[in-house]
Amino acid sequence: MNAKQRELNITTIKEVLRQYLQEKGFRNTPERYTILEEIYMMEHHFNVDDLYLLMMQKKYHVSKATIYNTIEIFLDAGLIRKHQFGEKTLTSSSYEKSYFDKQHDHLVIYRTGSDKEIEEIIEFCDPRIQGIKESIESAFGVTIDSHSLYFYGTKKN
Amino acid sequence: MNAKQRELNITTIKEVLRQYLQEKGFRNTPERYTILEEIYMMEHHFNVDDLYLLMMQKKYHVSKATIYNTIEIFLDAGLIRKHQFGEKTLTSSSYEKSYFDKQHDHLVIYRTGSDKEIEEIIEFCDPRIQGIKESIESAFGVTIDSHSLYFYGTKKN
DNA sequence: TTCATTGCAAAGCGTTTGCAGTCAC
DNA sequence: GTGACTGCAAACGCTTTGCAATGAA
Repeated sequence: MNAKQRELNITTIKEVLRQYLQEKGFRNTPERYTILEEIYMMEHHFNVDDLYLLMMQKKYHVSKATIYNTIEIFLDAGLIRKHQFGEKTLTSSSYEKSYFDKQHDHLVIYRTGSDKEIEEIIEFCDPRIQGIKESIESAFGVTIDSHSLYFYGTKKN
Repeated sequence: MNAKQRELNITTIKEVLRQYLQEKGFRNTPERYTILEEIYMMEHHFNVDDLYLLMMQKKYHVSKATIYNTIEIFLDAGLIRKHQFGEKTLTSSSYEKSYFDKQHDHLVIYRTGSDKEIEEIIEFCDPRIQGIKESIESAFGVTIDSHSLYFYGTKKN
C-alpha cells in the first residue's frame, strides 16, 4: 500500500469513528483519533505495550488505561480485531486494524527446536472454513458471529 | 462411559505416565498419579482452580504450584490438551484429558444478549479441517503440529 | 545421601478499577 | 456547568518463581 492510499484510508476511518461515536453518544476526544491513526498506520499486529511505546516515542502521551479503554471501543466498532497468539505460552492479546481487510486466519510458526518462541505469523484465507461454519450453524441451531482458527507448526527444513 | 471402562482407562493412563516419566528421568511422585487420576475421572474441561478445589474437597492436599508443574508435564506427555476459551474476555486456561479421545474443535455459545458470559461449549469434529491443514502445509512449506478452531455464537431463538 | 520435587509465599505481568482532575459538549 | 473521559496508581487474577523442607531413588 502506498502513502497516498494510506492517507486516504485514514481519512475514511476517522469518519467511520466519528459516526460510531455520534451514534453511541460518546465524545470525540483527540486521544481516540490519534490512537486510531497510529493503528491504521501500522502494517502488522500489535499489543497494548507496542502501541503505548510507539506513542511515547512519537511524544504523544497517552496512558495505558486510555489505550485499553479505546481498544474496547474500537473492537465494538469493528475497527480492529483481537487475537490471542501463543498456544502454549500465555501472551498478551494482539490486535490489528480490520476495516479495509477481509477476515483471515493465522498460521503461527514456531522456531524449530523451541516450542515457545514464535518465528513468524502468516495470514491466510481458506473458503472451506465458511462451509464448516454453515454446517455447524445448522447442526446445532446457532448463529455464529465469529471464529478463530490457528495452525501451529514449524518450517520444513 | 461406564465405571468399569473408566477404571480400565485410568490403569492404562497411569502406565503411560510411568513410561513417560521413566524415559525423561523424572520421578514417580504420588502427586502426579493422583492428579492424573482426578483429571481422567472428569468428564469435562477444567481449569487449575477447578482441579485445586476438587482435590481440596477430596482431602487430598496439593499446592497450586504443583498443579501448574504437573500440568506442564502432562501437556508435554500428550496426556492433556490446553484450551483458551473466552474470545473477548480474558479467562484462565482450560484443559481436558486427551489420551483416549480424538482431536476435536469447539463451538462456544454465549448467552444471548451478553457477549461476556459463556453458556455452553460444544465439541465437534469436521473432516474438512484436515484438508485445510494439508493445503496450508504445502502452500507454506511447514509442518503443522496442531491447530485450534473455535466458533463463537449464540443459540438461535 | 542426593537432588528432583513439593508447598508456601512473594513476585510478575497483563489488564482492570477507583478516583481526582480535565475537557468536550 | 456537567458529566464523560483521561491519567495515575493501586488492585486484580492467573501464573511463575525463589527457597527451605521433603522424600524418591
